[in-house]
Amino acid sequence: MKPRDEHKVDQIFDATLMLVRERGLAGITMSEIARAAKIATGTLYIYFESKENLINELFTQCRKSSVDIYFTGYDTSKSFKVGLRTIWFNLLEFRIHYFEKAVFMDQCYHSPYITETTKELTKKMLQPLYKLVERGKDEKQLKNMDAFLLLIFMVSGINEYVKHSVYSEKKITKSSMEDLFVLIWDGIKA
Amino acid sequence: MKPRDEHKVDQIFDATLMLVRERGLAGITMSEIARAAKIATGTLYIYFESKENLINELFTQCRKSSVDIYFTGYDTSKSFKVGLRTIWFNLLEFRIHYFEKAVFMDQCYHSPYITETTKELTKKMLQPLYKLVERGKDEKQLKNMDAFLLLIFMVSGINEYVKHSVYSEKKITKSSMEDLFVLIWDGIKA
DNA sequence: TTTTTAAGTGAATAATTATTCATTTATTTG
DNA sequence: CAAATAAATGAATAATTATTCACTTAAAAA
Repeated sequence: MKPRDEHKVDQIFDATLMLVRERGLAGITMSEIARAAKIATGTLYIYFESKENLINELFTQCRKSSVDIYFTGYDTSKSFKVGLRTIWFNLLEFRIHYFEKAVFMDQCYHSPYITETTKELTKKMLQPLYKLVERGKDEKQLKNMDAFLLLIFMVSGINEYVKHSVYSEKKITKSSMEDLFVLIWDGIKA
Repeated sequence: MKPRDEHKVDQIFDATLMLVRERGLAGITMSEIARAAKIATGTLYIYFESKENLINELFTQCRKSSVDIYFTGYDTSKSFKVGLRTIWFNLLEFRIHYFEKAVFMDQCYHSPYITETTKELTKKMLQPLYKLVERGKDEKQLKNMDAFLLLIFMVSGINEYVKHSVYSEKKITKSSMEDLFVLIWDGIKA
């Protein structure tokens, strides 16, 4: 029996991410994915039962890898601001280093491929961040505003900053990352 | 000679926006657009030469209406902060009242439908905002940071705030809008 | 080494979807 | 009112794209 080449799933995922980044979710076909992954079209159907399934699996994989990164080095016993900094820079790292995944997830979110259940799961992912914001409010370090609003505010700049940097080929420097954190911190601090 | 019902273009645009909001750009077909617009499929081709053309025309229309709104009531002779407030709230208004257009434009941006030229044009649209930020820096009202970064920061919260509010069915109130402006202003002010 | 089994292939097929077109309908003009 | 003209229709066609399948290849087990 010939065993499955589990490396192929990665090839397929990588090819899909590359194509979606380039042409968007609306512009990809199964044969293009196969070509980019350097395999035959039929092989796609050994690993995935359908296009929809492929996209859902990839979405799930992206979500997992994003959560892994978000909470790396995060320690609730540390001070609020340290925790915030840690998670915030993790979010930024993810957007930078896994730009294609981030773009793919954004696109999927408004597509017929992703189910409501999957969306719910993705929302739950932000729960610890929500808790952190609540803590900041309790400790009077943050403005007394709706936690939801503070959270959105904290995170939103990251997405747009990275997107615009990539598309306009502006370099992302350590110092501009720090600047952005200053902007956000000055905004949210009590 | 039977004249064209110019109202139909609006019907078609409205139907398309509604469908794209619901299912995303990847999930719409010409016959669905026709059905939603209550016309025959063939009629679409009287008004637009192709699907691609339809989407490009709609994109252009969206861009125009957004620019109209962005600079409504904006007056360079007023103080910097007033100008900023005016434009900022206009941006927010657009995202709220023309939510579907905003979603559509976002989706198009990463699709095979929109050409590089069209993207360039859209970028140019933000030129006056860029100028405003430069003015704020000159007047020492804003932090001495990269204007590009300040601009992204100012605008990004709006998109995400409105998107999340709509999808999680959180009501957008006048007071939460003001709160968000406070967050941003405290962030960017010198 | 031979057999078995599942992966891998890519051309063929099925399904979907964009586009066309013969026909009908509505409006204008003479 | 009749003729002319273009809009409107939706079924038919063309084009595209997902999926299947008969066949080949490679690895594991016997």
